[in-house]
Amino acid sequence: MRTGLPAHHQQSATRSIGARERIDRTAYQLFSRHGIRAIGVDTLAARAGVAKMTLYRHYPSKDELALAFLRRREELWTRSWLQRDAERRGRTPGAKLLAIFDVFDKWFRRSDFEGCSFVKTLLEHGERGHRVRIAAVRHIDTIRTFVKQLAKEACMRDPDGFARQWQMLMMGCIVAAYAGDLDAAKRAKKAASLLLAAGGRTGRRK
Amino acid sequence: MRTGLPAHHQQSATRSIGARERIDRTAYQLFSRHGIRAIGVDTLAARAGVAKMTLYRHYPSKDELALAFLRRREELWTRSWLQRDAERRGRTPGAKLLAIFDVFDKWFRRSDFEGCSFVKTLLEHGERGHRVRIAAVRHIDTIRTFVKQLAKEACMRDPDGFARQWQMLMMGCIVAAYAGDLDAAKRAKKAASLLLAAGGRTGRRK
DNA sequence: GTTGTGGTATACAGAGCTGTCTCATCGCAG
DNA sequence: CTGCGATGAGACAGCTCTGTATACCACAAC
Repeated sequence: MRTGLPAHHQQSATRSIGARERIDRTAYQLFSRHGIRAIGVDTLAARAGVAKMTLYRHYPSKDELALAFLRRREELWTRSWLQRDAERRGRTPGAKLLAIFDVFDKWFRRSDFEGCSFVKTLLEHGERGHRVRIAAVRHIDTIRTFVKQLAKEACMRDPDGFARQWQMLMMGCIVAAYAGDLDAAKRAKKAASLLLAAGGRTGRRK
Repeated sequence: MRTGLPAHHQQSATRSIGARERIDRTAYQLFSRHGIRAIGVDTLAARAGVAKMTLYRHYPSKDELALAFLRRREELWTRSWLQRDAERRGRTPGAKLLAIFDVFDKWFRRSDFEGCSFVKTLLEHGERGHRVRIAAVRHIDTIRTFVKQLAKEACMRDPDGFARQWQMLMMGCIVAAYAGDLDAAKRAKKAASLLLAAGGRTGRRK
């Protein structure tokens, strides 16, 4: 009933990198684009060119796969992309902070703009104590830690409070872009520059 | 096999208000709390004390029910709660705008805080042309229209741009609260007051 | 009484979901 | 070559989902 290979096997290239990596890459593509809930394991295995059993041998459950996806998202999106690019674009800590929104601006204009996987996952998993939800919150915290570090370097008072405000703008503008506002990053940057100029000294503001 | 009423029929009170209203109220409760995707029609019909067929006689599909839910959410949440309370709390347009975050603050502290249904629905329905997604975006626009109106009354330049920035803070702080920051509204209010003080005159800001 | 109408109860179709099981097959090290 | 570990293919269990079909019931209008 079978002698050759399944139609969608991209033989050498994919075969050489191993099943595990193929699963991880496909999970990253599909989960980040469509969300975790929306993609079934059958779909995922098929798109990875992998048997379902192979998938379940590497990950004991879909939740475990989801957690691995979130870790990879932090690796590729948070660290290697957002953090890296922002720090490269800006010279001072303040400039690096503002550069986040320049990076976002390019992101929002990509045709495959997919929104923030951490927020998406957080809203998707409403159940309070769910491991995947908790992980999503932790990854959101990681991003804020990065912002907080820059805030410290910029000598802000109350770096934590500043970072939380900054992150609200970040998340808010991602959602706005997702809702169709292509200029969300530019607008957010203007608002953010006010925040930066105020030096986090917004305490006595009524 | 049956002579009385099903166990969970709260007889007089619910029977008198009719099946339609019972469906709508239950849909509001369950969809706003758990999201649309997470609640099946069987669950919903059972919780409403209604036969599934009755549900499908009033709404031809679950999508249609979802659209009705979003309309009700705008009625109850946007208009009768957020808009109403904010306008009551503030005397000047600027104060009304800031009061939004006071209203949020109380909301975030409720034990049944459920997040923004429009954003949740937007992220839940990734498919571009989906009617439910489009409706969610429209309801988000409605909120911004309200903000824009206050911005006009406060004589902001570029009320639209201002309203978009303001809404980013609103959505961002709701997500932050959802991720566990109970003081998100207070922080957002401080950031917002900067925006307000700048008078929307953030155009020439580098 | 007869006939609407709207609701109830229940079974069902057809699909998708997660997760398991079996067995054939392939690549490769010994 | 042989044996073994990893993988592939596919069936399957058991559940949930949306949506439909059928038959019964209560009650009101006429």
